Amino acid sequence: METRYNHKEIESKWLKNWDEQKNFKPASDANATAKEQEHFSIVIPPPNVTGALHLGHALNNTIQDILIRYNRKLGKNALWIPGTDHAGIATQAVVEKRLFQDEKKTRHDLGREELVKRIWKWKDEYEARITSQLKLLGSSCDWDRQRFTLDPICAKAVRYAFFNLFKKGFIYRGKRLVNWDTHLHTAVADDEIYHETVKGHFWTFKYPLADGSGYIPVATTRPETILGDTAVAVHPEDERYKKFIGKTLLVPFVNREIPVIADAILVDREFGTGSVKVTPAHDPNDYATGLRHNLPMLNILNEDGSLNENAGEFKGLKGEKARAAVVEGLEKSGLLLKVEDHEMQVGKSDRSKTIIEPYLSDQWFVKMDKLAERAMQAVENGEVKFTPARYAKNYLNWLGEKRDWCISRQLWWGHQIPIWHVEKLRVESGELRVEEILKKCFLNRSDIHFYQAENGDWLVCSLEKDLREDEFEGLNLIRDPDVLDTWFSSALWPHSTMGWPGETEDLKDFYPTSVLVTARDIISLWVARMVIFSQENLGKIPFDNVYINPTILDGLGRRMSKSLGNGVDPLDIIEKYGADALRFVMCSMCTENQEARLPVKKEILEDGREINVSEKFEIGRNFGNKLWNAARFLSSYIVGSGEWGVGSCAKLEDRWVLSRLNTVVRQIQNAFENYRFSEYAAVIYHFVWDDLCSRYLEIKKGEISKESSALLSHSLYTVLDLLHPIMPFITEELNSILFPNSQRVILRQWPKANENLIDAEIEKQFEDIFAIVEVIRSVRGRYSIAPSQKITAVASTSANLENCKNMIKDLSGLSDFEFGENLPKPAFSASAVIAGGEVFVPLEGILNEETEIARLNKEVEKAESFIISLNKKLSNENFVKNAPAAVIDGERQKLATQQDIVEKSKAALKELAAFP
RNA sequence: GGGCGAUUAGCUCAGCUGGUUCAGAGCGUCUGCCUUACAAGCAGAAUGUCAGCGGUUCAAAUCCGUUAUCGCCCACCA
Repeated sequence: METRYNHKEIESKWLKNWDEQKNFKPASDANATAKEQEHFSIVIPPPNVTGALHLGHALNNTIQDILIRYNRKLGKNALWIPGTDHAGIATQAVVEKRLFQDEKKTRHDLGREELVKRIWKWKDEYEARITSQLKLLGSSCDWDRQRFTLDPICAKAVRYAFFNLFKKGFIYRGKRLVNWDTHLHTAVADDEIYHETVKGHFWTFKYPLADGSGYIPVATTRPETILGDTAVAVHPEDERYKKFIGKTLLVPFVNREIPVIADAILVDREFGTGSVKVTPAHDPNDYATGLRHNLPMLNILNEDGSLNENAGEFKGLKGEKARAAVVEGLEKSGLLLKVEDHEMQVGKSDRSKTIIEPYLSDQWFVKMDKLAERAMQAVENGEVKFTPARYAKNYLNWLGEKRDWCISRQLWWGHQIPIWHVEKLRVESGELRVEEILKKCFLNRSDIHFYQAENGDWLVCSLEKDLREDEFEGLNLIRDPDVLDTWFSSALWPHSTMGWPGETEDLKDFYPTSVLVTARDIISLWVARMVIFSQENLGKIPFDNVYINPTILDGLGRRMSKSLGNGVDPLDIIEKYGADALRFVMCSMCTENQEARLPVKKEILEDGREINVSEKFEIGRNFGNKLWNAARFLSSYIVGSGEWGVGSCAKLEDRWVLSRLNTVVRQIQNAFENYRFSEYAAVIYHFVWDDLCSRYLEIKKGEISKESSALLSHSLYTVLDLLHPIMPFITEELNSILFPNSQRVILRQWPKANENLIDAEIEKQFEDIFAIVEVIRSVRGRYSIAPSQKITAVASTSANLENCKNMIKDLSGLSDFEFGENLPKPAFSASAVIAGGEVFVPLEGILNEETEIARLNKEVEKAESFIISLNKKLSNENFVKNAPAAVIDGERQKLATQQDIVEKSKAALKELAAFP
């Protein structure tokens, strides 16, 4: 074995080996009886094929793999399904951007078919990359079950889900105000918008009365929308404007007549002029007002955001130009009253970074009220549990709004909506006739459903078959060109991946899944919708638990992003520190906190490439190396299989290490049960490093007896099991070296805590004795005595240390160690108080009185101030009366200990003073 | 505006049911060591108004209120 752990070869070796041995597959695939086992299943939050994985993915997938490996070792039938998401708008946007950069072409130059072909190519490339990254991380997914949200299996689920919702009336089509991306020409969701504060203006202008008798002053930040105004609203109680209510105004430039209306909801009397222009087709509040007052909704924009024919002379102008032209026009016609600077929020599209326009268009929606209600219940009644629990609120708040979900996107990349519009052109005699024809065609077909939309259009939904334009005589069927919001297929993910709507073995064996591991920013977008669709499609919840992993930020508390250049590439970290190191640090970062900071620094590689790294990963690498070297040392002493029977051990340290080991097993189990991953990492880290290496191994290494070998072997063997979920590669490798005849770690049984071996008394006793070692070491440190230089020590204590004498000698570098009750202090000794006694280290010729006096004084000072507070507490009648007896006893004991320290230290001080 | 969270050592963070883990870990710093598993290491050391204020309690880093600062989510800003 090399003196340093070299992760590279070992990682690729085990990746190959596990894969060849099919170790990532659930037990039930090979063995029918395994179906009876308790299942444990996870479906991966599918990474978007927009790009490579980042550190957030590394964290998310590390946690999933830890859970899968742990439960697999618990003997459960464990399945982790991997896959990727087509990510609709996001992927189309990156490919379109690339297309423009490389070829100066737009999607319209290519056409739908060719563009989609290009996106598939992109998808293939990135899916392969993501898969390879997941593998390098050590993710033990069943790769044979890998899915893609746009693959035929998922597509079938989408068709069935859509058809079902359509048939039940949960899906409707209507003209609604949506967020319109004028660059990508599609509706986008509220959450695909970010807001930017920009410096704009607040223009106040005259809205002239139609009868020429005056005007109402109105202020706006978006003067170009004047052209789409269909009313001006004032507050019904506003004395200034009351008289105008019901009168008619003329829209400047286009001279349309519009009413003055009274609306207490829209109008804030105190704000601006106290009068509001109403543009129902281009503002959400105005839209609502329009509905309240039954106002016309006048669309003044084209799909690309330019003004349309309704804008009259301004037709064709877009954005700032349109605004400037309108302002100029107002000024020229003497209508402009005032211009003020005004800061405002502008919504921009996540994908195109261009301004979002509220835009009235025909879209598809899912009616949310009933569906949301049921999904809320699943969390309220504890069927679905969130960890940390507070995130349930997030979920409930969002669902509580029950806003209908706009599921249509005017894109080319995605699941095309399985709806065919009935073109009326070939129909001879009106609406009734269409309905009759439809009924005639589809009467006995359970796979077709149709209805008439709000606008009178007939819509036909087909479950499986794509309908031809001339499929039925007398009908002309045109497929709806829209695709579904990417979250529609994501919402089906837990069951679509398992083959729903088929009644598959996987659904029987593994559904509902055990836990969903995800980030908090998609609780509403994704988690809630999965619950809804699962309940609707299967009548079951999709997962029992939701674990929300923290968000990784850089050292300054910022999100990692390409534009900031602060992102850490997991592959760089795997390359430099190893996957195990990366995983260990990811696991350590999973505390209850919602954020985890990772200080990032630049590093230039030998090949000149600059990468971002973080010192934090050294912890993981160093830990692996520590374990590696402990194993290397023990490799020649390993005896037996690593199992521990009921060996009798007389020695304190042996009983201690067994107790510690079993305590650790228990602690880790507890950590898993509560999703406390950082605690898991910390517990195993300190057991290996401090208990096993710094203490037990150091005690034993001088002379390793057969019995010790067996116990050391057992400890290490168990550590390999306990650490495997976090650091699978090194543990599997060490196991193959040290215990070549044992079953591989990935598969073998997780250790059980033997409660009989846990002995708090022994652990305490050991700590007391180890304190002697620490006291002597501290003296050595104080006088810079080289480890090679032997010294002697005396312990005045009633404890019988015969059993531990050699251990104390070895660990403290003593040539001689004497102990006994009331032993006198040797001359020129440094002294220190321990539990139930005192330790003396004779240092003739080395001892410095001043150093000792200073140290002892400090001890006394500390103890005395502690005594004051203890006395205060103990003399408090209420404390003695109310506190539990054990606590009072504890305080009394503390007091005695502190008094002992003071007494002994003072005696030592006195003596030092006597020997100048 | 509504909701959630954070503030503990120079840095990154633990600290769960209030008291026997109660002020901790890792990194960094300082001192001494290449002691035959490990210098990616060993031994020792220094460092804190637990954000401020108030309250509850016999007892508060921990519970409550409040202020400040920072962050996130949701809604909205003619």
